[in-house]
Amino acid sequence: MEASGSELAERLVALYPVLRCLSTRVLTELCQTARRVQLAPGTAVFDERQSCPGFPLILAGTIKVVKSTATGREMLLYRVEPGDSCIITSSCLLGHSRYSARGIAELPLTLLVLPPSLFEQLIAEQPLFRDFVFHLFAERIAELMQLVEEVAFHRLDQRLAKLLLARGETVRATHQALADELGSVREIVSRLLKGLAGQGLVVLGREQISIVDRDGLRQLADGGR
Amino acid sequence: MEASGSELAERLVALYPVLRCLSTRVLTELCQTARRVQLAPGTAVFDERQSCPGFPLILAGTIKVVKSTATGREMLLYRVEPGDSCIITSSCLLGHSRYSARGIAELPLTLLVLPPSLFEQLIAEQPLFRDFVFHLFAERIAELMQLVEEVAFHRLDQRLAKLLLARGETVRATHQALADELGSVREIVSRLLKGLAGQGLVVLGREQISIVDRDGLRQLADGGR
DNA sequence: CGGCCTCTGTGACCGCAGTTACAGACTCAC
DNA sequence: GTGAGTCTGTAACTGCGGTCACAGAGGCCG
Repeated sequence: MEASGSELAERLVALYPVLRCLSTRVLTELCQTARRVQLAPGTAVFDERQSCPGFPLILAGTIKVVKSTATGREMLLYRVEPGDSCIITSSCLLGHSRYSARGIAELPLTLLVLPPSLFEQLIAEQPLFRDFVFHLFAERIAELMQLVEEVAFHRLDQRLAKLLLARGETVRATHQALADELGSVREIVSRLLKGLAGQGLVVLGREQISIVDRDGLRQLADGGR
Repeated sequence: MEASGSELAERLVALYPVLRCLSTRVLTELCQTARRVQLAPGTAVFDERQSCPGFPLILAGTIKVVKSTATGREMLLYRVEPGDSCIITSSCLLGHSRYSARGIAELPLTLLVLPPSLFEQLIAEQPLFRDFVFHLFAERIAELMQLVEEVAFHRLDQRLAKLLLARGETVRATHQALADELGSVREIVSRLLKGLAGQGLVVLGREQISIVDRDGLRQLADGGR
């Protein structure tokens, strides 16, 4: 059930408008030389201290990039969605270094992996593509700095509140999953959620948290007691 | 006491070998169009939510890039030395976004600030310069990810040990300064240092910590109890 | 229905880090 | 030398977050 070359090109351009700057010839070539990879949820996309096989464009699914400890705790650094790209990978490619975190497929994941040579060529020849990549870098760096600040200075209930707010009206996730994003453990998340429920900010259900007082939650997230 | 153009060019190339890839014509032009800035220790080089005046090359001194809180606590994100460049700035320039942290001059600081247009031109036309900038990005991202992990998962005594190890044989700094790097407070650093001294790992003096058992300290830093 | 597995709730306990509030020690300027 | 300012030590207390050890509760499957 492989999409034809031109179908693929269309999907690609829809997700990555920047690729519109390529001539159809280059784009076709890209689609042909790039390796297509499918991964089941939960499988590792890349691992710490590994070197890097190419530049991935995400067609479907997401990658969560995490640090984890020997004791099994885990912490989300960021999430890569279709349309942006795994900047850690570009950083490895361009910096000729190794991964410094793990990437894990979250939904069924489809990638198009550009070989390094092609990636370098695009960077060199396509100003818009280059801009696109730089943009990603800039965002990630800002995000990471923000994350450092939050982990260093904010209480866990604030960070939890913020996380919930970012997830829309009702959040479908286990407490364990939330803990893994925050770098904490299940029991604490349960305890804090109970606290939030007690304040009438959320309503809890199995694998589900419904936000009922968005403003209150935001106030908490912003450091208001 | 202004250095002549060619003297400046020499200093620049000595610190930034990558600039060797420029023709002397371009290099001279660079020296002429770039703005030279001198700042006293402690003054702000840039501030959060500010936008960005250009790409700085550091001729002398260092910049510490920090996040700080309303309550006066402070945390070092990284330090910029002559030879590397303030990547947060490039990220602002290239991502057309704003600073997300503060930069503070540490020693008497001398910068050469390239106007954005010139910077973009170098990025576009000079593959080696581009590579250089990408390299910086890659390193910073890896460093920041590492920092997140440490703040999230490591105890303060471990992080303190690591910090001391990175500073050579004897560290000249106040406890407050160390606390500011770690995102902690003076009393805790004092307490922990006393602990380290008690274990025979360091010897304390006024504004000075001498490492006497490097291996022991490393063991502590690596998570060994 | 019964058994298994995952998810959640909860209480007791602990330790690290931060806060508050001092006191003493050292340095430097006058 | 005297006093101001900075740096350090330190004790008492607090609270957050983590650990341990369970007990239910809901879902899924045979």
